[in-house]
Amino acid sequence: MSQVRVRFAPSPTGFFHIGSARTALFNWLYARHTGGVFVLRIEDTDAARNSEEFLRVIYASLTWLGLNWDEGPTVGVCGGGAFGPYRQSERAHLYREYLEKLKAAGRTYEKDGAIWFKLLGERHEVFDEHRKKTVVKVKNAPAVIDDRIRGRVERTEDEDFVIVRSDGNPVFHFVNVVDDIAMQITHVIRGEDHLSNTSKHVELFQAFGAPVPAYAHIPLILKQNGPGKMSKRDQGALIEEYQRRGLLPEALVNFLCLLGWNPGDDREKMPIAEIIRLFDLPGVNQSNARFDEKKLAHMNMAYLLELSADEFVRRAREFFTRLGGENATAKLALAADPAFFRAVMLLSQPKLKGLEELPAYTAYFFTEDFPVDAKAREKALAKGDPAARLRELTAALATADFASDTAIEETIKVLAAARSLAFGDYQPVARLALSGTNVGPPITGMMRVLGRDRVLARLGRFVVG
RNA sequence: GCCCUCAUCGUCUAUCGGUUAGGACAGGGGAUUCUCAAUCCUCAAAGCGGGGUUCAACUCCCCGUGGGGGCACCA
Repeated sequence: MSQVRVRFAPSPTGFFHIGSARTALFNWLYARHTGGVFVLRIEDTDAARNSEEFLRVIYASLTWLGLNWDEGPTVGVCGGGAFGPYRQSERAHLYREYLEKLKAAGRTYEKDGAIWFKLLGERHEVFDEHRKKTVVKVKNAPAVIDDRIRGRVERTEDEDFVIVRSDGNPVFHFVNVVDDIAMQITHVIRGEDHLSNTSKHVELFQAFGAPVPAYAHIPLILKQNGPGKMSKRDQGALIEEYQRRGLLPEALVNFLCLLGWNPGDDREKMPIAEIIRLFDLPGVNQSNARFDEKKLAHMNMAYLLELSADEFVRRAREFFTRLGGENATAKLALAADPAFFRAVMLLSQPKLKGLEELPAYTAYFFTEDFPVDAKAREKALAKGDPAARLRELTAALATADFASDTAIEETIKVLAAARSLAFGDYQPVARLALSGTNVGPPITGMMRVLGRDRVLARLGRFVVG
């Protein structure tokens, strides 16, 4: 069998969202699984709605997700190829050429200044309730699609449709098919919302005498609250939003793979190489899937937890850098001593659900001017004699060994034992004095990272009354 | 309204005629613990309805019902 060629063909008319990303992902997976070619084609035939900004977002999002394209617009290491240009706005000559073929074959006519594609078959008029007007339906030999995911899909009726607008610009159905022919696309993997278009496309392929590609219509992603499919305006829809929030792309990719596909067993978290090995079209589900941000968050945490120390620190720094001047903690963290920054990050890594928690979680490490949470204060000072505990702790830590968490823990335990108290009698007030909150990394690690001077200063400065 | 399509726990899903219907997320309980998480154990939770086919149907067929998509000089 000849080489698989698939394409992802977004139009830069809106922000890049999760459904598009998954379509791109499934195409990419299939190309990688089969050793085929992944083509990126920009469908920018609607001049009025296109924007360069949206185009940049497409490139940036695909790159961030790691969905490298073999052919397409050249961006970084991606792109190039022998079938270009890959933006439809630059392929007008080709569409004219193909239009002539259709005209020569007598398959077009003009109406209202636009050029229409003429279907073959028996015609009859019917009132369309949706459009509130009479339309001409064409009953022809059934267009049969042997869908790789859904099986046999048949459609017996269609309508003639516009292929070139009255302003001279060709329309989606037409350019989509022409480019698939010209770029020798073998498999069309797209959202189920295109299923009803497919008969039109099949008829165009046949009109050109071109081989019809294999189709695979993947189920849609439904919004998590309320009815309907996910759209650009829904919570959690935009890819760049995840990037901004510091979600790990590998977690998002893994999560997306599981929305409509599974390896056939219980495995969920898998390296992408393994997914590529196992992915295939017949394994894709037929039913729509509801987006679940909780599961995504869990996947993200799982990936975060297993990052190596170096990698975690690198990503944390990257995240803070992106926040830049907008965030006070980010500014201070980036300016901090790198070794200290690293220690703070590694202390926090096991406790986080996502990088976006980092600024709030680590703020007090980078400044002495941190707020004290009122509720936490009330809770921490409610029991026992916190003022006494604070004094005792300060005295004990003044001469303690700060080299390791266990050394600090030992010091506090010895102190507690001497007074028939427990570690837990010192922990709340110490945590409050050191961080201003009642949640955070282990107190001993916190002390070790802050160092004796800062710890003693904060404990000494803290006023219980 | 017409056309297409889908249907297992709240959610994502496994099962491809014979299982105590399995896993994951979320939820309840417990263990662990210096807080909060994480982790471990545990509980609760599903075959849309009705007809067939078959010795046997979650699984195959039909009809309902419900969900989703489409019905542009958008893509």
